[in-house]
Amino acid sequence: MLTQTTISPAGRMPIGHGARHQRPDNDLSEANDLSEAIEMLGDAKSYRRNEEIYFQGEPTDSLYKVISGAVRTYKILADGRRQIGAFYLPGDVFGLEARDDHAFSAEAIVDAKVLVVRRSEIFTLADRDNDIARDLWKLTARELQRVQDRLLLLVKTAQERVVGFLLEMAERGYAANEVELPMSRQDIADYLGLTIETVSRTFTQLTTTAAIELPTSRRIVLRNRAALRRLAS
Amino acid sequence: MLTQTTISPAGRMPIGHGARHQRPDNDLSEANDLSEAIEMLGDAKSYRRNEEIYFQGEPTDSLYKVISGAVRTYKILADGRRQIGAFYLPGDVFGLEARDDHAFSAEAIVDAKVLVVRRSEIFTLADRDNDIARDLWKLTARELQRVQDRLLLLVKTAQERVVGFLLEMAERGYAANEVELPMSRQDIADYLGLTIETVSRTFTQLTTTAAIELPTSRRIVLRNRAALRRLAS
DNA sequence: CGACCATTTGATATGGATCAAGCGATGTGG
DNA sequence: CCACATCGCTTGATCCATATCAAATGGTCG
Repeated sequence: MLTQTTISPAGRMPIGHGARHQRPDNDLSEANDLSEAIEMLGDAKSYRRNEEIYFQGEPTDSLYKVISGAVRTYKILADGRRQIGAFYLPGDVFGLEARDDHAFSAEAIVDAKVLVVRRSEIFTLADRDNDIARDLWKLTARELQRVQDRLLLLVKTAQERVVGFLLEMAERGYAANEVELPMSRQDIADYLGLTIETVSRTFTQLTTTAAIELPTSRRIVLRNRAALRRLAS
Repeated sequence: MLTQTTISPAGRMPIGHGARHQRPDNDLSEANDLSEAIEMLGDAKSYRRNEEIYFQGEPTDSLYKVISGAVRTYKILADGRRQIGAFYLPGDVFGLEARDDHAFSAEAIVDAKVLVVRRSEIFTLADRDNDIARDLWKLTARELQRVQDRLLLLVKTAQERVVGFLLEMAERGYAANEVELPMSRQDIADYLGLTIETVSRTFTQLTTTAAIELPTSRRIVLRNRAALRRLAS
């Protein structure tokens, strides 16, 4: 990569420091100990746009944290259609799959930098450090939460799905009312279980009703958050 | 309850026995230490058909294990529709939600017996016993897996969803080729994001093509597993 | 037997898919 | 620097799977 931000290189993580600070059981906002461990132990890798990170069926042996860019996980169904599992943005951890083999493939949506760490290393840490173990659980629980939220999206109308997606992206992004989408219309369609045409039409319609603005096809300004939340039902 | 099978009552769980036996990282088939802990610590409670176990929005402070009967979790959407989150059968653990408050409600589908244990007790155990901590993670990961599988179902056709549901129930049940459904057509419809009419019509159609047999509306015989798997795409 | 509820079956409507074409931005070769 | 190919997106016309509305059937319990 050209502009490689130096990532703190691998090194032994101080472990067994016990429960240093109080945290409520269910604070999902951060999973810092694990995240720090990945920063310490992880190897920085760069992937080019559309480059494969791992493939459906391969053994699940690493954890990943996005540093820059964006990643999608996806699955090719028997009929050839593609279903996107999730989008991961900078700061997100992915690769936490339940089975021994990846149920989904992962690839870079745009040029991306990712930290990679072996699961076995994390599991060893977790056995010694309760904070890490709890983070591991939290991260999985958070992922579960996201998938459940999406499940609710998938039974709604096309407009509700698209609006729900936009609000989700806006919440995850930095800027409050502006979203820079790294993914194509096709990606969005495969994420929401719709066709590219329906996604496009919905965007146009939202523009017509002044709920959003589309300076470019990948940049979306949320004009009327309240109206959007109403449309998300 | 009338036929109350005696459940081993609460009692202190031996802890800190460390990693007694080897298990692969990803063995999701069992989570025995945690399951046993719930057996030891849990209070047996009985719920009647349609009785509320916990309600959407209430604090998430317990874990549950189904002893007999069946449980559904569900959510009432803004437009009044009901989405079912999951069905839990004997042996299943539920209540592992990510947030402080329940995103879903839970109720008994038929008369059910359930073990209830405080999450805080489990978390305390998990802090001392790595096996419990790992089980907690595994159980959450398994739940994640199930939800992801269902996500894939929800983007398919009505027939594929219904067949997928039947195969799932058959795998989880005891008898290989026969399923006794504890839930109504409406429950199934709300689980699959379909209408009750579509579910019913699909069942009739599967009967017509001799893929299944319907001795009663709640009892389903899988006549042709291979054909069903093909229909599930 | 009669009331009630779950399920099935029938007729019609519709949201989103599919098929098809046009448009705009980006990049390439002459 | 312009002509043109390519790719991602939008727009239009039609079709179809499933929802919706409506009614009949069947099973269960007092």
